Amino acid sequence: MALRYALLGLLTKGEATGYELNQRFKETMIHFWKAHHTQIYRELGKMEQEQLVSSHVIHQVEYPDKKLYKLEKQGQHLLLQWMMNMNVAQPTLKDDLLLKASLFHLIPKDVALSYLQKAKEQHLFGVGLMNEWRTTHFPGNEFSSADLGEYLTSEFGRRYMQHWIDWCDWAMAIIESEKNKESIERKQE
Amino acid sequence: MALRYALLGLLTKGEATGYELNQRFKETMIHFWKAHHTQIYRELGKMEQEQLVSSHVIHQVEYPDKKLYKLEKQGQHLLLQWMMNMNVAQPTLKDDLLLKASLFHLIPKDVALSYLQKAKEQHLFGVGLMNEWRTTHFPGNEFSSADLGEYLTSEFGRRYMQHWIDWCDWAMAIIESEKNKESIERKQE
DNA sequence: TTTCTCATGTAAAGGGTTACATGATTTA
DNA sequence: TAAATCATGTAACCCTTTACATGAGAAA
Repeated sequence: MALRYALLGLLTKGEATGYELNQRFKETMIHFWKAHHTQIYRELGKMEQEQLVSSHVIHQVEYPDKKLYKLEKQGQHLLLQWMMNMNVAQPTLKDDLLLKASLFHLIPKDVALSYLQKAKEQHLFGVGLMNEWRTTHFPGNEFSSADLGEYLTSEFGRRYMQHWIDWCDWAMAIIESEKNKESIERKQE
Repeated sequence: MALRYALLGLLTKGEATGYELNQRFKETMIHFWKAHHTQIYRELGKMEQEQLVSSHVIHQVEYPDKKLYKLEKQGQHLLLQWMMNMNVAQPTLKDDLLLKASLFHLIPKDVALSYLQKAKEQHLFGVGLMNEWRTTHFPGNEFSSADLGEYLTSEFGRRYMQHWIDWCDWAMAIIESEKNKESIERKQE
């Protein structure tokens, strides 16, 4: 049900095609929501039937035709109602790496370490991208009032990735020290 | 597909009923995976058909009968294969509050602040519970080698909640300073 | 020559949530 | 008296993912 609020929310910033909404999703909502393009097109179709949004086709010569979606009054009303009602659904997270990490006792320590090293590198890369994105979008940490939300949640994303990096470092240190304990025990035998 | 690995993983620590697995899920995997009891029973049934696990019924007098599940060789093999193959699925996160936060420009600043205050309190409570849990399970930060994974991921959970608290504080400060700017602008008019 | 961008979608399968069902015992 | 604990599950629905389909132009 919440996918529609995400889409309505993006449409408050202006008309857009399904394609563009998919891109904006990837750019600004990646840190707390994911949606496939197939899902986006279907939800837009449903919302048009319910008259929350409307669309008109734009013919293009060199490219395929596109369908511009626009937020309608009913859609805006529904969105604001949701924003104001103070109910917050439980978050859901599914993280394969953490699931594997919870079972690290089943595999050799060096394999565990390489999982963590890889995860750390990916998040380091992510922080780099995010810092670039933020300096182009919010130079000098300045933001327009319409960008308040994006400013806040992109900082959440940046901090989340940093938290991952720090945890990976901590976890790798723990595993290294366990490795050392083992080798000392072997020597004492 | 990954739910079954989570269940197989829990079963490496000993035989358990669907009911117990649901509880262990809530206790130790809450920070990176969630599953309904209906889903757990269904998956256990499927895995029994595929001979990854086996079960036998225990009759009880005062309580309903229960079905104890046991990890079979094929299940253990499948789990280890998954642990060793180094492919990690993309994590998926759906967070209602962050979605709302990304749209904070649409609502009054005081409503936004109360969302953040509530979230902060919930995570403060969570950190408290987690600290208790860790001091009973890992007194003096000592853990047995079979608990390595749990030790690592519970620390992830603790840090994640702390990251939330810190972000809420930061975000509330930003919104407060925006409120101040507005009231100064009003005075100058 | 392969991949990427643009742009939209359908169909099928898989995974997750909600509602319902049972029923004794214990705790608030 | 209401709710929680113990214990299992089915059925229906909803949401998400994957595979497939089209087809031109541009960049690597």
